[in-house]
Amino acid sequence: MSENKTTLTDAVHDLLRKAIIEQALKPGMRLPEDTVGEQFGVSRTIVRHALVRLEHEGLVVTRRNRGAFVAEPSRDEAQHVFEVRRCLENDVIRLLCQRMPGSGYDRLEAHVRQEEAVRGKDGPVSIRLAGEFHVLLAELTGNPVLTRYVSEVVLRCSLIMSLYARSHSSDCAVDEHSQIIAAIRTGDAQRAIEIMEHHLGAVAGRAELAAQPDSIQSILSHYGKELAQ
Amino acid sequence: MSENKTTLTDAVHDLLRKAIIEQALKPGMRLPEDTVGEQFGVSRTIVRHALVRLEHEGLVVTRRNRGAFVAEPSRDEAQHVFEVRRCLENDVIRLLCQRMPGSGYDRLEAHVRQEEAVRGKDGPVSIRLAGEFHVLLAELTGNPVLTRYVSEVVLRCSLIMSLYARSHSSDCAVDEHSQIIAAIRTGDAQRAIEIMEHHLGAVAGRAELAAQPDSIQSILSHYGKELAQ
DNA sequence: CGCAAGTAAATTGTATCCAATTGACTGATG
DNA sequence: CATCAGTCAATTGGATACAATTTACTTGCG
Repeated sequence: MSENKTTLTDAVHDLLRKAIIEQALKPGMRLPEDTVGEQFGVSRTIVRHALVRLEHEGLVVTRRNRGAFVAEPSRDEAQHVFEVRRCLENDVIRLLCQRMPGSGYDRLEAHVRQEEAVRGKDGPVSIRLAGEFHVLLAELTGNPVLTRYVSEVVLRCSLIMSLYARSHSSDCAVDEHSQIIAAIRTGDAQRAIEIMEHHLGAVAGRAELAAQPDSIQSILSHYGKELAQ
Repeated sequence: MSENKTTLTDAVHDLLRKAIIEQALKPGMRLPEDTVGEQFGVSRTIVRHALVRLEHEGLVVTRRNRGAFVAEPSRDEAQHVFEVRRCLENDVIRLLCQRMPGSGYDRLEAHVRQEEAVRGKDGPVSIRLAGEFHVLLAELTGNPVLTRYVSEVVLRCSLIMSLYARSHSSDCAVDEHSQIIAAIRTGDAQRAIEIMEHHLGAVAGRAELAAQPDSIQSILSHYGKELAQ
């Protein structure tokens, strides 16, 4: 745990992830190993390892002998990610209604105050804080496995929003975060889940996931794959 | 998808994973990169990438400059994995009660018949089939993201069982699988979840997770970390 | 002018090589 | 005798070099 001095691979991994969710690296953009490598002053080996991890996290896709690209999730994939996120966050709420740790509400309210401090500004800070609220909820369950999965889907949702949403404006989100805290405090899991569903529904709704036509391959996939040999 | 000819890294990855969950590689066992490499006739580079992936899946842990080891989850970690598994499988049931695909019940029943065919034999085949039933349930939701997470926790549970359970005997398990199918068929999610909880509870119970004293570090962690510098 | 084949450049897949860190052994010292 | 410093073997962290594959461009032909 504490004996792990961060390694170069970790550093590159974190930087790339940050760059992706902050939209510095846009979906579909190529990530050639040596380009990234000389940018950070490390060799391809490091970049490769980082890319392998990012692929596992769903932020990057690699095509054999073609290289790595920032993930460009189709609307179908996006819906799958959102669905899993709803499931996981509801599970988090159920657990927290059973066992919220002592310092839990203090930490949550401190976080909401942070969010309120940057209300209105639509910068990367606001986006990051909005995501971290949900990760914090997961952390309070005391279950690192659950926390990791929630982190992953939250990050992927950030990427999805950057692809499909017209605006990241999270004005109402902060209020809803407060409402979720309040509902958990009363121990009413069902009500908390309803608010969470509404909250995530609003987020997903902004992504217009069902409105516009899907990607070419998703459409053509209904016409059979016989030609693919 | 279909254009991905399997790469060497994939092959080694699969082999190692299989070896781990079949207990050929026992928890705590060292996995030196060059030893594994010459065993499979590939270089360290390949093994390294495979180990990175396995670490992400929670089947191996790597200690900085010390190398990789087959994961040896503490009882605490084991409980976390089981908890996430319960959450995810309940989510799967909720989704399936809403939208079971047409061929779903046929595939499930075919699988149960396979399990019944090897009933009694406690070999690796029986263990594998028991796990695959749960992965099949997840697949039927049509959500690949959810399927991947379920697969991961199911595999980790296999590893945990190999560590803590006295016997892998899954005689009753097959019957419970049938009961779960029946409950989903009636659309009664609540009842299906109860059976699933009981089913997983029985599995976890066999692991005696709460009975015996925990690991040393888990105990000592309550005595402060000042000495860790 | 369009299409197919062939070739070259670019990029990944894999192997090998050097450096840095760790753990164990040895020996000295209070 | 226990403890600590110093050295050495073993193994990983990281970089470079080579091979294989893909893509894009060019060229030739109908």
